[in-house]
Parts: sequence; structure tokens; C-alpha cells
Amino acid sequence: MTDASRERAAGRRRPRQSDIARVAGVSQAAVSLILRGTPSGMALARETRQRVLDAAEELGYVPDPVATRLASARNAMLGLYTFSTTFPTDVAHSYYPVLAGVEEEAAAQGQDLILFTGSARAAARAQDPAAVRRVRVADGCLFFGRHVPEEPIRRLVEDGFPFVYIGRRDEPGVPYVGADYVPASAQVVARLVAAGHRKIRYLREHDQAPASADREEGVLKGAREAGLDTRGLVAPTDGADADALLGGWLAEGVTAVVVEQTDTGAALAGLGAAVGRAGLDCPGDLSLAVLGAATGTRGRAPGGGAAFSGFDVPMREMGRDAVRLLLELIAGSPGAATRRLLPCEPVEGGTIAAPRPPKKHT
Amino acid sequence: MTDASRERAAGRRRPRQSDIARVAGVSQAAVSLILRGTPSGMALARETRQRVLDAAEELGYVPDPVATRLASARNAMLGLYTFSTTFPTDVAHSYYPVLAGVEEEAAAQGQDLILFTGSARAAARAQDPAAVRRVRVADGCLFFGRHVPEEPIRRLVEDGFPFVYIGRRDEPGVPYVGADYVPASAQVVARLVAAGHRKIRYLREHDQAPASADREEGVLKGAREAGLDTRGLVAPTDGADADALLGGWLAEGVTAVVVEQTDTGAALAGLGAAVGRAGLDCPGDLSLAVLGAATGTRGRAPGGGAAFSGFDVPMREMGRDAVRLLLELIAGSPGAATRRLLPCEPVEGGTIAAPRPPKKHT
DNA sequence: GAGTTTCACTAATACGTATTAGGTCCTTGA
DNA sequence: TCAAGGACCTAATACGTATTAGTGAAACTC
Repeated sequence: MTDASRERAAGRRRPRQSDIARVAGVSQAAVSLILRGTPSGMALARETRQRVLDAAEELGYVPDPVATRLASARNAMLGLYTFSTTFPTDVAHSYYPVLAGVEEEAAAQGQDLILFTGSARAAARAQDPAAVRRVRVADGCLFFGRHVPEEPIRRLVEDGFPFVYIGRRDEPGVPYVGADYVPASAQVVARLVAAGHRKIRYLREHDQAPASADREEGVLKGAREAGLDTRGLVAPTDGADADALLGGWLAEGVTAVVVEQTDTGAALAGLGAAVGRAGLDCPGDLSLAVLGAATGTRGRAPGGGAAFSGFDVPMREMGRDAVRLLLELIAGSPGAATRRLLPCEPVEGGTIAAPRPPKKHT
Repeated sequence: MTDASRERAAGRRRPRQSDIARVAGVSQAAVSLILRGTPSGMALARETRQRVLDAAEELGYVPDPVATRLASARNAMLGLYTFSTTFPTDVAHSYYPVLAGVEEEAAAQGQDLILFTGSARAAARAQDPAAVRRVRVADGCLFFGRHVPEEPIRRLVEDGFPFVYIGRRDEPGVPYVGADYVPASAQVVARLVAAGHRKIRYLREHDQAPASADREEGVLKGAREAGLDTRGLVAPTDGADADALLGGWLAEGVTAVVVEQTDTGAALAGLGAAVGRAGLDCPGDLSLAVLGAATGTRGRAPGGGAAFSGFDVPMREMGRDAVRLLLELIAGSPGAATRRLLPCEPVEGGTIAAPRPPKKHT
């Protein structure tokens, strides 16, 4: 009776393996074995096999993916949990290439993605642990975003749930795929020094993220290795005080500025505008370098068409590698390196030149 | 013994209702009833209910969507199937705002999204029906993309699976949320006519998509209503022959060109370049109008900073409305209009002006 | 010709949740 | 004191497939 009413409601009911079994005169198990492929050492008579295949074809059988996944432990779905909206409003958002990489690799590996949209509500209710816990519906999960509620994540670590963070993390035991900012940032400073700059400033945002800390560390490392004075080297900004900062630096004889590029891009935008307002030529009057222009969103230098000098963050590759690592964790591969830093590609660009001969000094 | 070995193998197993039941000292059925909500006329003691809820919280229980789906038919997950990569390589891709709208509304409705990444392989294997079939793990599915394999879709219609197409479709019975291009396109022509133009051309791409057909229909409608000659009005292009077309039109005394804007943007890009090479001033020498600039990607007119005149496609709202419609279909709402066209917002822009007094005629 | 293998398949059960049909106790009314 | 009813919960089963253990029969071994 229930069956009949369901058939009425949904038109013709989808044929199942048991229907095929009835038609072909075999058991449901035989149908499953034949359609799925016999595991090993199992043999089915050629004729029976054909009868089942014919019946399946005739009935228009389609396996139910839900049942398939219930029966086998995996569901070939990877979670993607972002701590802001996944599709940001700002098209030029720097997250974007990472997501593209994630999708690309997931598709290549035959995995679907579950986008957890709880972010908005989770943010509203301040760290609702249930929101993060929901990711367990997937085989594993990728986390992405600068600011993360730590408590729910720790919970996942404890439970042994497979997940990978995109971006370096400080917490022990958290697998991640990040960018290797330290050497890349040091190398940018080295390039400025090689071009003749001795008075350099580093403009960074007010931010506690590991990515920011690493860049600063790299800049300091590069400065020390070149024998530069690191006092006053680092200047945090919110993007609004750029004019004052720039004026001060020019007065001090600064010839090059390194800028941190993050998802908001506030520091770079602020400085770029200030350079424009001051009527400075770049790189004629001032050399600029950017730490981590987002691939595909690469800003244009104030002067004209040339790209900023600095390095690119391998966003796409981070996304891809995170998927690979996650799948290894899910599979339980023992030898996998669970904390990975990918190298950043240097960008030649056109915003570094030799400094003008200093007036005071000559 | 089996349980124990599995626990060892996979670390700690995900908690199930039966685990909660054991902890709380009730049956699995009671757990399901309490967590899911008692149907009607069922009463559970307040104290028992609390014990179960506490145990669930303590164990970090999350319902298995696959099992949920198999047993009932809801899992609060909507599928999103795109017939190209979901995160396109081109950041300025016009699909983007639609996806943002989908995510926004899904989050608002407490639904997660399943991104089906089969697209790549499906495209490779030319219309593999299995790829589309995967969507059935979700409660319903959104389809998005200009070119769609029709056969698998028809299959879903037959099976009564709830889905919504983003973009108008010709096939009968397919629910969709699209943009109402016909009146919007006609209105653009009317605006040109009102500005004094009588010789107009419409540049469209070689494309069979309904969206293209609708725009052309609207342009023709607008032309007829203004009493214009529609012969030679429509010109398809691949973007490469723009110089020749433009030259011919100028010789004919054409004073305004309407351009179709699609996801590739080839037609507009080609014409814009041709206008530049011909040294024409827009709108001084030639008025331009664009049918459907993508929100957020709005092109700039060749002359300078002004936006193209024309209309905007309500991409974001289409995404949102598609989610709403899909949820209605899933809920089985009887009165829902299943085929919706949203109005396009006119864009004033700066590329329409009165035509120069024609030389030949005067 | 008793024992062993191989073949070809089936029975049974797991996967995790939803749902329905009861089953116990406890209170209440007559 | 017995029946009726309600409150509270459990047993049983369904959902559709995967998988393992096992079964009967034929074929082979010595």
C-alpha cells in the first residue's frame, strides 16, 4: 500500500536491484556483484551475467548514489568550510584562486565538494561549535580563512577527523598547506638591496594571522642578512595613515617600501593612493615591492601598466595540494607530510629601480 | 569484535544515534524522535529529552546526511551543478554573481551546498549520464550553464527529482529562474530611438542559447515598435570580424550599435577594439548600448570612465530566487510559479547620445 | 567412492536513520 | 476492582546497496 501510493506520487518508481533480480531470476546480491564488478576470485556464469545486464538495461536501472554511499563507508565528498562567505562579494577577492584550485583537484580526484554555508550564522552567533561540527558529514574537510574559531577545530583534532587547513597554522597537530613567506619575503628585501637601496620600510597591516607574522619575519631576516638597520623598519597601518607615513619616510631618506598584500589589500591601496597624491614617480622616486600579490588579481603599479615587483602566492597550487593532502589523510597514508609550505614565485615586475642619488649624502 | 576492530582501524568512529542511546539509556528510536522532533501526538518526558540532548552534545553527534536521506528524504543540502568549472579561471567571469546569490540565500535558509565537480569528466566523456545522476544525493539541485546535456536532464524530469535551472529554458516542464531579456532589450532600442537614432545595428554572438535568442527577439520587437527597418539589423559575430562590420555600417550611415554581452564577452570586446582602432568617439560619433553587462564586471566604455548604457542582468537575485524556488519544489508547494523571469535593471550609462547630423542626408 | 576443490550463486547482515505499530506502566473514572 | 485512557517509550522494519560467509552441486583427486 505504501509502495503503491509512492508510485502514484512520483510517477514510476525507480527500478532497484531487487527488480532486476526478480526479472533475471537471481538474487539481489548477484545483481550487485555483477553490476559493481566481482571483488576477486568470484565467478559468475557468463550467461547469468548477460541476463542481469539485459534486465538492467531494459528496466533503465540507475544505481542510487545515496544507498551506494551508505553501504560503502566513504561518500566521496570533501567539505569546504570558509570563515567568510565562500563566494565573496568582491570579485577581486584574493581567496578566489584557492577555491578554483580546490575544485580543480577535487574534480580530478572524483570528489564532490560540500560548501558549508553556516559561516554567516556562525559568525553571528560567535563561534557556534555546532556549525563547525557539521563538516563531519564529509569524509574530510578543508578549512580556509584568516580568522578561525579555535575551539571547534581543536575538537576535530581530538576526534581524529581528517582535515586540512589552507594557510599555515601555529596550533600543533593541525595539518596545513601554506605558502612559504619567510624566504620569499627575505628575497624581496635582498633584491632591493641589490638594486642599491639601504633605507627600506615595511608596511604591514594590523593583523595577527600567521601569514602576516611570516612575512614580517622574512623581511627582518632579509634586512639582517643585508646588514641593514632594522629599527623602525616595520610599520603597521590600517591604510588610512599612509600620507603621514610616506611623508615621514621621504624626509628620512627612505628609497624603497615593501608592502604586505592581504585579502583586504588595505595597506597597498592606501600607500598607492598616497604615492599618487604626493606626485611621486614609481620606481623613479620610490621603489615599491609587494609581498604576495594574489594571482589573477595582480595590482597595477601606480605609474602605469607594469606589475608590482615582489612575489606571487601560489594560491591555486595551495588549493590543489590541500585536496591531495586531505585525501591522503582520509586514506590513512602513514608517510604523508602533514604540514606543507609551498614556494612563492618571484615576480620581476617594474617597480624596483636603483635609488636616486641621495641629496643629503652627496 | 567487528566493532572494536573498526574502531581501532579508523581512530574514533563518528558517533551514531545508537551511541547516544547507550549513553542516555534509551533506545535508538527515542534518540531519533527526540533529535528529529516528534511527529505528532507523541510525547517524550522532558527529562529524557534533556538526557538525550546532553549525550548528543557531549559526543558531538552529527546526523549522517546519507543515512538521513536514505531513510527519509531530506538532508538540507542543495546540489549545484555547473556545466563548466564552478570557480572559473577567469575572475571576471559573469557566472560569479549568480553563485554568490545562491550561496547567500542557501545560507539564509540553512541549507548547505554540494558542488558537483563531475563537470570536467562529464564534458570529456560527452554527456555521461552518470555524472548528472550524482545530484540525487541532494534534496534538489540547481543547474547552471549555457550548454547543457539534455538527455540526463530529461531523465530527472521523468523521475520527478526537484531541480531548477538558472536561465530560461525552452524544454517544457523545466522549472527555471531567468532574466527577462525581451522587454529589457526592446527598451534599450527604444532609448536609442528616443535619442534620435534611426539606423541601428545589433551585434550578437554565434550562440544558440535561449538568452541570446531572447535578446534578439527583444531588439527586433523594439525596432518594429519604433517603425525601424529590421532588414540587416542583426549581425552575428565571433568578435574577429568587427573592423569589417563597423566599416560597412559607418558607410551605411549607422549611428548606433547594440551589442550582446555574454559570458565570454567576445562580441563587445571585438567591437570596442574596432571602435578604438577606427578612432571613433563614443558616444560622439557612435552610440553604443550593451545588453546585459554582468554586475560587478561592468565594462568601461572605450572613451573613458563612463559605464556602458544598457541594462544589468540581475544575476545575484537570480541565484537567490532559484534557491527559493528549489526549496518550494522540494517542499511540494502546489501554487509555486515554476518558471520565472526577473526584470533587468536599465543602466543609464554614458554611451548613448544624439546622433551627429548625417552628412549624406543634409 | 570418499574426500577435496572449484564453481556459481544465495542468505544474511551491515550501513545509520526514520517511522509505525505496539507495549508498559500509571492515572482516572465508575 | 476493572476498564479506559494517557504518557512514555521500544521493537521492528524500511530505505537500496555492498559484502561476507556459506551452501549445494559438479568436477576432480588418489
